[in-house]
Formats: sequence, structure tokens, C-alpha cells
Amino acid sequence: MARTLITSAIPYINGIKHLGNLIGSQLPADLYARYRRARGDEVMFICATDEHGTPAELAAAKAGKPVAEYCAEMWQVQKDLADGFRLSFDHFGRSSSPQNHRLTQHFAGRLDAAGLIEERASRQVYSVADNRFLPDRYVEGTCPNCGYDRARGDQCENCTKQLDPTDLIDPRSAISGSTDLEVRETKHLYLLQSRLRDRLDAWIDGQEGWPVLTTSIAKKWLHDGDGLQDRGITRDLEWGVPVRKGDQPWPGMEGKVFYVWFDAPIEYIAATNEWADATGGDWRRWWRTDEGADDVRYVQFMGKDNVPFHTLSFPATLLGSGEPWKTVDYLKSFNYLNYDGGQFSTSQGRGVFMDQALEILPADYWRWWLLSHVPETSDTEFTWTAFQTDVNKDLADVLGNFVSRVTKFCRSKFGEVVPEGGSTGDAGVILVRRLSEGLARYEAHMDAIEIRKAAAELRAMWVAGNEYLQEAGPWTVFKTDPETAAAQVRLALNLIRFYAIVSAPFIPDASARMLASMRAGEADWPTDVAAALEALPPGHAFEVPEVLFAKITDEEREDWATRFSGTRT
RNA sequence: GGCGGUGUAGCUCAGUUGGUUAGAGCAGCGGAAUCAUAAUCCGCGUGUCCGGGGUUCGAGUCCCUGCACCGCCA
Repeated sequence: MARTLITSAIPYINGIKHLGNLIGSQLPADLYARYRRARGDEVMFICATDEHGTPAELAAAKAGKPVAEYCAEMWQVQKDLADGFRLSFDHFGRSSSPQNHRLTQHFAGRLDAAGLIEERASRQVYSVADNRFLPDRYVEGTCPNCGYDRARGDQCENCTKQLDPTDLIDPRSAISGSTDLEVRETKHLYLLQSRLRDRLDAWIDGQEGWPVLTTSIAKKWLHDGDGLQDRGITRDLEWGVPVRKGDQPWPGMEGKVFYVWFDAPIEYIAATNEWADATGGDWRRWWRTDEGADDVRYVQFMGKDNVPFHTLSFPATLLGSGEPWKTVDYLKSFNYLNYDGGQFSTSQGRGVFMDQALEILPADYWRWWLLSHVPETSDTEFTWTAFQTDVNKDLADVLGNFVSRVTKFCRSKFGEVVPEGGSTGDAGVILVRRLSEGLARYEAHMDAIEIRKAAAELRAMWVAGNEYLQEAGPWTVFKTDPETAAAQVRLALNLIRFYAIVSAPFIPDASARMLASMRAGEADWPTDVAAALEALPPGHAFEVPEVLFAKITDEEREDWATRFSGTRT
């Protein structure tokens, strides 16, 4: 049995994600996971929350809660939303888990033993009032270049000049506003990525068929300027994985934690470890090529902003450890989804967020639109009018109405049972051939993770059913030749079951309802379309389902467009 | 400023290593049908493929340049 390991970029714990985040990794990853399972693979689909770092600490402080408590609550919120969107993770972990602490410290120890970690001293801004070092962007002040009084320590948003915190005039803490700042010396660990450049370069070159977006970003970072830079992997924070060398203390690093950048991707492995601890499964056979993972195909999903970490940083950790860890086989990256002429923005609350989306419509509506418009080759635009017309047309009119017209016609002429007798003749044969070809193309696109093309092919199969019905015209044929009409309706009823199965990765809820109404027991992926379209035999009882997809009205669309136009309240 | 991306029908987007009359869905127009969620099906596109040069027998597809928009700069 083929084995597929799938990971989605892990969302940051700080707040609810918007639809742009969802379509940028979790949703396409889920589509692929569901598809691979349907095709019979053994699948391990992993995601988690990324919990460490300053933003989490600040969000917790703002909420008036201990950071651990805040993260636990937000994890549950994100978990519930993931469930709401039917994201079929085998495990949704937490980067703050004990498993990740242990693994992160393990990797640091191995990298140090390999001579790939170096201690370096640096000078950073320390806020006495806040009792902590301040990351560059948490130091605010007046820009020495343009005089903007809210410039950040890393860059002035007004004139875009790159800054160093010490450049700022009248610097203050962005956290407390305190001006009681001083520059202190601190030591940090650096991962010597530069020494791994050639290995990483060769590793990238060894990958075949990766998207250009993926390799071009990796190559740029490898060769741009002075090449791949060494990277600090520790911070002076409380919330995080304590710096240790494996299970041993790390002298001089007391009170420091690993930077999120370092521990977040390791959580992919740790989350699988969490899964194993919870279920009694074996996580190492997914991650250690010396313990069974050599026949695993590992596919990652992420937005383009995450590509450098997954093509360089994380592989540097894995390769540098000198241990036989599984590295990614195929990396699928995405562009951005824009919102009505601008960007989705978490900080500005612009766009539709996951909780709001589920409040107004079932998950399948969002899944279908987002996946069929996923920004694979370029940024894509979300507009309410497009969303309304596309969803109404594809789901309500083409698929949903097909189910309605077939089941209701059958009920009125033959009752709620698959009618017997007759033959569909050449038209039936032609339909089977068309669907066989369509299914083959659909599978090819899904195998290649060409999601938009797959969606278009799936839709074409739905259309083919309507075309068949229109041409066969059982409502007319019935008047003179009820036997033939019976065969036509029998074929159409079986089509509903067929659609339910092949559509399930995109719209799992509607798929389940279709199967339930047809009382279809088995729902194995069709290998022979002709046979699949005879699965429901004459005499098989079914039920006319409720409307599968209610249409989005103009009033609703206008209401939502207004409601989500501004800042989230 | 540096780097990168994008600019194709009213809208959202496809267009493989350059090769016959540049495509899809939606919207729009016309028709058929009436089983169905006023749902379906058929037919209809002369688009300066952002502008300007160039390479080539041949460029949306490669090179240079200009413009516009966007992103990134650890």
C-alpha cells in the first residue's frame, strides 16, 4: 500500500485565520489527503499550531491571560474551526508540546555535535520597564530619515527606510511605551546554514518536477548576494522551548528559548509523535528512513512566504543532524488570495475570517469556491459577486439541481426506488466513455496536485450528467417508452452516487448527504465507470434529499459585502 | 534602493520545451426543452495577448527597454 505523508504549514496561534490563510495551505492539503485516502493510500496528514514567540506573548498579555492558557484556548478555537471546515488532520498538534520540546532540543544537540552551531554575542535593545529584550519591530520612535514618529526598529513604514533600532530618535517600547531603554549585550546560538549551502543546493537540484515558484525562491536565497546566511535560532524570551543540548543543559544559554523559526517545522515530526502517543501508533516509520519511511512520499503545502523555511531552513536542520530523517519529496506552494481589490489582512481585520465564513455558509461552499480558484499560478481575487455566481452556478444549478431533477422525476414516475428494465442504448455507452475519460483526466490532475484543473474536470463531469439527461429526455420518453425511461433514470440515479464519491475531496458534506440519500453502502473509488454506474441495482430504495445547496441571494451577498468591507469588530 | 512577480475577452483565470484560425468558466445575446433549486441543454467571442524595439521562417511564449500594479528585503 502506498504511503503518503502530508503536512500543511502550521498557522500561528495568534488569532483566527482568514480565508487567504486557509486556501494557502490547509485546504489544499486536506483535498489531497482526502484524495489519497480515497485512492487507497495509507495517509498521515499533519498540522498544528505554531505557538511560540513574541506575538503570542503580547496577545496573551492583551487578553490578560498567562501565555500557556491563552495558547491552549486558541488551539481549541483553531481546532474547532478546522473541524468546521472538515479538515481531516490525522493529528492537529501544538508546537508547545513536550514532544516538540524534546525533538527541538535533540536537533539542536545533534547540530551542535556536527559543528553547525556557533555562539555569537550581539547588542540588543532591552526595556527595563518591560523586563525584557525587545525584538527590532517592537521598538518604536521617530525616523531619522523622514521624521515619521511611529517608525519601527526594523523599518520606517512611512519612508520604507531600513532601520536599526539604535537609529531611532526618542525610542520607546512598543509594548509598554516606556522610554527606559538600554542596549545590552546578549549571546545567541546561530545555525551555520552557510556551511550547508552546497548540500542544500545539491538537494534542491535533485528534486524533479517542483513548481517554479518553489525552486526559484530557494535558489534566490541560496545564491543571492553573499549566499545563504547563518541564522540566529535563539531568543531572550520566556515562552518557547528552553535551550538545551539534547537532554543536557547548555551552559551560557540559561533563560533563553529557541526561536519559533527553528522549532516550528520540527513540530511536523513532533505532531506525529503526539499522534503516536495518543493512539499507540508508530511515528518513526513516517519520519525515519531507517525505520520504514524510505517508501513514504512526503508532500508539503504552504503559502509562498513559507517556502524559504521549508526549502532551506528545515532541510538544514534535518540534513545537518546527520541522522536519516525523511525530507520533503514534493513541495506545493501557493500565491496569495486577495480580497475585493486589496489584501486580506489579519492586522487590519480585512476580509473574511474562518469563524465568520462558517457563520454565514456551510463549509462546502467555501471549500468549492476556494479550491476551484486556488492561487496556483498567480495571485487570485475574491469578490462577493464572483463567489455568489460561481457557487450558485456550480453547486446549486449544475450539481445540486441535477440531484433534485433526477430523484424527483424518479419519485413521480417510478417511486423512490431504482427502476428496472430497459436499456440506455448508445447514449448510455457514450456517457460512460465520456466519464471514463473525464475521470482519468481528473485523477491525473489530482495526482499532479493541479487543483484548479482538477476542479474544472470534476465540474465537467457534473455537466456531462446534465447533458445526458437533456439529450435522453426521460420525461418525454416516458410517455411512449417507459422501459427506456426507466433505464435512463436508473443510470442518472447511479450518477448521483458516482458524483458523490469523486466529489468528496472537494465537498465532503454534500457528498455524504448524496450517499446517504441514495442509501449507498459502499463508496469505493470507481475503477470501472461502467460497473460503478450499475452499483445501485434495480429495486434499490433511495430517498429524495433536501436541497443540497441553497442559492446565495442578492440580499445576502450585499449584506455580506457590506459587513466584511471594513475592519473586523 | 535591491530582488522577484504580475499585466491575455466585460469579470476570474488557462495557455506545455516559441509553430496551424489565442482558450475555459462566469456575465451578455439568440434558440430548444419543461423532469428540476425560474434550475438544464444548444449556438454566438475581429481580444493592439500593457506599450516600443529585437532574435527567428515563425513569439502571448525568448532578449532589451518603457509603463502600471503588487510582493519580499530574513
